[in-house]
Formats: sequence, structure tokens, C-alpha cells
Amino acid sequence: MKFNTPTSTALYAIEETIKAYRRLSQQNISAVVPKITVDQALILIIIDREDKTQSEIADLIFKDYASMTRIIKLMIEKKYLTKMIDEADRRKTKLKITKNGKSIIEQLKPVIQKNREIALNNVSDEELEQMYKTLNKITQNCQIARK
Amino acid sequence: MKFNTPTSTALYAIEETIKAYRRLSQQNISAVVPKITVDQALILIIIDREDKTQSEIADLIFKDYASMTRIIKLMIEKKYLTKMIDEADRRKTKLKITKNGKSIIEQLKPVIQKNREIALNNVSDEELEQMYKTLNKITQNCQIARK
DNA sequence: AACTTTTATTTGATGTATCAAATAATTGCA
DNA sequence: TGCAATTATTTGATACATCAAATAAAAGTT
Repeated sequence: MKFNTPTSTALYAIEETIKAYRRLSQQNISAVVPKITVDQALILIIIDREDKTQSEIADLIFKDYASMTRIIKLMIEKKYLTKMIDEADRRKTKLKITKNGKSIIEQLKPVIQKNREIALNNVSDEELEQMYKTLNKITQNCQIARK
Repeated sequence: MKFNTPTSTALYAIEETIKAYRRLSQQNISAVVPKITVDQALILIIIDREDKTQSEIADLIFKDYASMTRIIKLMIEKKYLTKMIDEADRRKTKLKITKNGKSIIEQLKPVIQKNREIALNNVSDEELEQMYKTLNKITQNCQIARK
């Protein structure tokens, strides 16, 4: 196993980048809304944009359903959300953002926007698109191999 | 916050890709060595290649030192490693791979190699290099902003 | 209508992530 | 030499990741 091949370094770089981005995001989010996590912030904003079930949100942000259950639980304890059974299909749950949650969302939006700008400073749309395509290829390769 | 801009989707794609790759890796590793994790496998191989302190390994694979302490602890419990104080600097620890660990490494090597090949199927060196550069730019952007 | 299968969510068990604070050993310097 | 600052690792507390198994409700089948 060589560490200095493009092969291995490129795969490591993916991990490194996502960690760096998460740290930056968490730091800037914490400065505005203490005690909320990056994941919770994102989920809050997703629910605000559109009604979705837990599983749908999980699929959207690549989370395991079990993780989602626990994240939602914490968000309810922290009073960002409330939860009710969906009477149309009693297996599902409806998530509703509290007033408190709403006001937090407004504080978060500009921070999230800024985080992205910082991360992508000096990265052209072309580069970004190219990276996106390559990442997707890799994702496809991995997913196909698992079936 | 828009989800369909190159800006946001590219950042999500990074997360998606690394998760897909980790799942593939874990699946294939488990098929050969049950009960070892992707991280543990990688750490084992790193130690085998070269003597390193915990912190050095942590830096190499972007782990928190606290995480490293716990991962090492589990690896010792599982008898992949042993640990001794470094008498030249008693703050440090020396990690040594057990016989059992050695034989596991031999089983792991081809799997790790294969995982990379699968993930990077049909991805040219050019693409890879380009992605690598872009990822590094983003990493730099995030790290600089935190200082 | 009774039974099997599928779907949405939850729980349990174990591993990793992160921050802050604590230990313990080493270095730097007055 | 004596003590403050630095370095390597650990611990505590909390959050997220993953797999397997359990619940509970809905849908499909005979």
C-alpha cells in the first residue's frame, strides 16, 4: 500500500476536506448559535424549506435512519422541533419547527452562506463542476459494487 | 439557501462520496476480517509501515488525539497491538503489532488495494489530480479561516 | 377477513468525533 | 537549580455512525 500515489492521496484528501469544512462550519455556527451542531442546523433548515419525513431527510443528507431518530430526539429536547404522528399514515411522523427554531434558522442562514463562500474562495465554477463529476463517479463506483 | 447551486451540491457530494467509499470498504474488509473497522485496519497498516507515535498517526489520518487514544485502546483489547512507554521520552508510547495483527495485515492489504481500484474505476489520473487540487484548495480555505 | 410482506421508525450495542480539562513528563529560561 | 511553558496522552461529556433486531402500522395476497 503506497501513500504517495495519486490513488491513495486523492481518497485521503476527500476525508481531509470534509473534516476541515465541518470544523470551520461548526466554529462559525457556534459563534452565532451556541450548542447547535452542524447536522442539527442543516436539518432544521431542510425541514423549514419543505415538509419531509425523517427518512426522506436522512436520504437527502446521507444519514442512517437510526442516526436520524437520535438527532431528531435531541432537537426536540432542545426545543427546536416538535413531533406528531402523521394521522394519514401512522407509521410516519410530522416534524414542526418551534418559534424558537424559526428564529434560530434566521440567525443560521447567513452563517451557512458565509461558510460556503469561505470554503469555495478562489474555486471556479469549472473546477467545482469537474470535482463534482469526479466525486459522483466515485460514489457510483462504490454503490454499484455493493449491490 | 439553495440546494441546486454548484456551490452547495459540490460540498454535499464530498460528504456523500466519502460515506459511500467507507461503506464499500467496511463491507469488503468485514468479509475477510470480521470485527475490524476501516479505521483500525488503516491504523494497523500505518504502524506496520513505520514506527510512529499516536499523535503522528492521528495527524496523518486527520483524527483527533482523543479519538486516537480510544481507537488504540480498542485495538489493544482486540489483541492487534501492544503498547509500552517510550523510555526515551516517557510521555510517548510505543506501539507494536502482535503476531495476530501481522497476519491480519496480510489479509487486509489486497482488500484495501481492491477497494481503491473499485472506487476509482474509470477515473483518469488527470481527473483525480484535478479533484485533488480542488479539494486541497478548499481544505486550505477552511483552515486559513480558522486561524 | 386472516396472513404475509413491506415500510417507517426505534432500540441496543459498539465505534468514532470533538471540545475542554486533567495528567504527566520534558524543555526553556531566569 | 527551580519553575513556567510546552508536549503527549488521557478522561469526561455529549453527539453522530452503523449494523442488527424489534415495533408497529400499512399494503398486498389468497
